[in-house]
Amino acid sequence: MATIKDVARRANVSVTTVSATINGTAPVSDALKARVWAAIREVGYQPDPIARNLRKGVSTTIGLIVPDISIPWAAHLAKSMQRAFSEIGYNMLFASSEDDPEREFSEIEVFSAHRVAGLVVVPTSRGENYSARLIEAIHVPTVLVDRVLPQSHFDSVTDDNLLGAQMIVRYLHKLGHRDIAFMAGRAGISSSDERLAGFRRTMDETNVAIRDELVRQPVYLRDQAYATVQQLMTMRDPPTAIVCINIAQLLGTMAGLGNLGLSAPEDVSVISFDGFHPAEGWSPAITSLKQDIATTSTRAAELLMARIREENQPEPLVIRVPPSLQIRSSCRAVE
Amino acid sequence: MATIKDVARRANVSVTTVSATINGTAPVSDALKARVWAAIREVGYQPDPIARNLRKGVSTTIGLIVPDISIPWAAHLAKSMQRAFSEIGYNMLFASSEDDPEREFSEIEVFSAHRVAGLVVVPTSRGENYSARLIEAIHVPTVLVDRVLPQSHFDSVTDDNLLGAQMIVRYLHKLGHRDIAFMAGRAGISSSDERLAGFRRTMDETNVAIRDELVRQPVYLRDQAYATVQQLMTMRDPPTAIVCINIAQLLGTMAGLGNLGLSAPEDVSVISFDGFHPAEGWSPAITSLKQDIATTSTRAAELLMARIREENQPEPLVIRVPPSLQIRSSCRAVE
DNA sequence: CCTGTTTGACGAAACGTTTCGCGTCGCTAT
DNA sequence: ATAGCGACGCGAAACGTTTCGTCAAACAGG
Repeated sequence: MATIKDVARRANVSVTTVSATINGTAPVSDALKARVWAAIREVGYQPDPIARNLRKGVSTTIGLIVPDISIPWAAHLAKSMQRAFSEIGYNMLFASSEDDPEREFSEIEVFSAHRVAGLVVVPTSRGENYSARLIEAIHVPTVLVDRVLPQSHFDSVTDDNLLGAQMIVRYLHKLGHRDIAFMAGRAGISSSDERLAGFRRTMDETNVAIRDELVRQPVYLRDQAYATVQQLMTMRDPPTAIVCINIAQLLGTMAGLGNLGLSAPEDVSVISFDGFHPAEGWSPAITSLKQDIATTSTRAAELLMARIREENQPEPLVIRVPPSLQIRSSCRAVE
Repeated sequence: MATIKDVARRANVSVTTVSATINGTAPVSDALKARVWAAIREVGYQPDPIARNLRKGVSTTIGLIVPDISIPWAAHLAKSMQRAFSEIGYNMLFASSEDDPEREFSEIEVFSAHRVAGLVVVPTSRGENYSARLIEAIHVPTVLVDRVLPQSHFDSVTDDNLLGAQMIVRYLHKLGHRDIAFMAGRAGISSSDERLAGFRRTMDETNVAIRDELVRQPVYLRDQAYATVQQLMTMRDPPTAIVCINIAQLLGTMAGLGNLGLSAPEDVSVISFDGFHPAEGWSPAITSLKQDIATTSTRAAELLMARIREENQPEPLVIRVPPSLQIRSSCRAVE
């Protein structure tokens, strides 16, 4: 590999001058600039990111930490993120926390040691003093995605869950549903909390009393949803509609219904917050909110880059990206 | 951050000795070793991976390049890979080639500049002289996944596609199917070529003549499959079974059938090589091969680490991981 | 004409490691 | 005894950059 020294020798200048022309950090006469650029091209010089990294104390790499990349939502996020950053010359270190805060903090530490320029984190939001631990662990520009923290210390981008819940409840209400079951996630995870809060609020607004026994929490993994839906549907007075919060729940719900010999929308309407599931060609096609991942990624990248570049740090921002309701065939009207 | 110098000062030894105790690269007396380790703990020293990287010329990072992380198969691969490598202290740079060889080569270059210890690549396998270009571009231990190259210069891990095709054809044959449609991918992509070859071979073995008009190639994207399946099913003498090679095809096929008002398995049996799709709870539940991604990742990681560590480089190995047939309800017996 | 400022270029230090080569010590074999 | 050798430990160079401080020349204002 050609080094900066080779360029200097070739252009008959000092390495300082070469560095200055490349980075524009110091004035260089046009004549020399031309010679240097020519020399760079001739020897095929590419700056060594590692050496630069060591000297400057910061790299041109972004760290991405998600709970589980095999969740379609996260995979799409990773794809959009990687594209957004690679366009501006950054590359991406990647890790899964597997929803384990210890792993998460350990990955944060590793990434920090590698001097990432910034971090994109879908926080696990678990464990004691999580927020404080996170603040203490992170000393890099960071943007949180999907799950936000109370009185966040970090920039965040997340779905507009209150709006989403409103769309879902109003839609079901319009179809005549009153006995609506809601599968919430773990309490303390903002996306779940917000969706549940939005559900409650909109139910209130539409003057429908919530039947507490239909609100199940926490239902996080597929198997829990599988069990829960069967409990729900074997009640004396089962719900006419079920709201799922994410794809794991949706998969479990559908399997559970199948196991009872029930199907949607004939026996019960099913609707989901998570739009990443089979649509056309399978039945039922699930009516669901579609997250706007492209926008989420773009906003997150923008926020992060602003943090990385800015000297004067503004207050942490929380951006909420509105979802859209995709009406398909898993919900039917009831009398 | 504590540096190695701080440790040296604290333990009252030279930095050389500290380095030697940490890396075991030179003999150090037990007394000193103890002092050094104590000092390390006391000052909370963590070696700087960047500096080490610069000096040694190689990092402890693996680069992963896949065509599209949002494909469930790739997402699961990324997850398994990341886990496998993080367990042995490696971390992972990640990029999508978006099935564009130029992007792919550019990412290879970037990763090389970052001095990755090794590369895991799902090659795009496109473009002129692809194989030669790849060999020229890569100067790092590398393992190819899913798609292998003719007379490979690299270690490779891939599904046992011949076996998979055999399982599929025999299963369909047992159900009485003779008019079997096959959607192949782009020619030149080993996974597609092998699956098609296996299909032909097993059809031969079972003494069924292949109807050429039922073998469609290339059908790569979802929309192509959507169109193709409709052509197939509106033929005078339509197939009784359709074999899909990947999930994009399967999604297109299902949507196309839906558009014709047809469904599986009533109107036609559908079977797929790609096991990452909805199963329970939706209908139809697709009978398909399940790829063994965990094994694939493990083997790939093993091969790569062997390359990274070994001085004496053995011949490139091609490992084929057998899939398993998951029989569900998308195929039915015919007369 | 002198002083002060700006422009352009450079040598050398610094970033935090690993590694090369050398020196010292104590031991063994002549 | 002494040469030779292995085990230990150390100083300094090296990895490829960026940046600090210095300096010469050119140019401005009085």
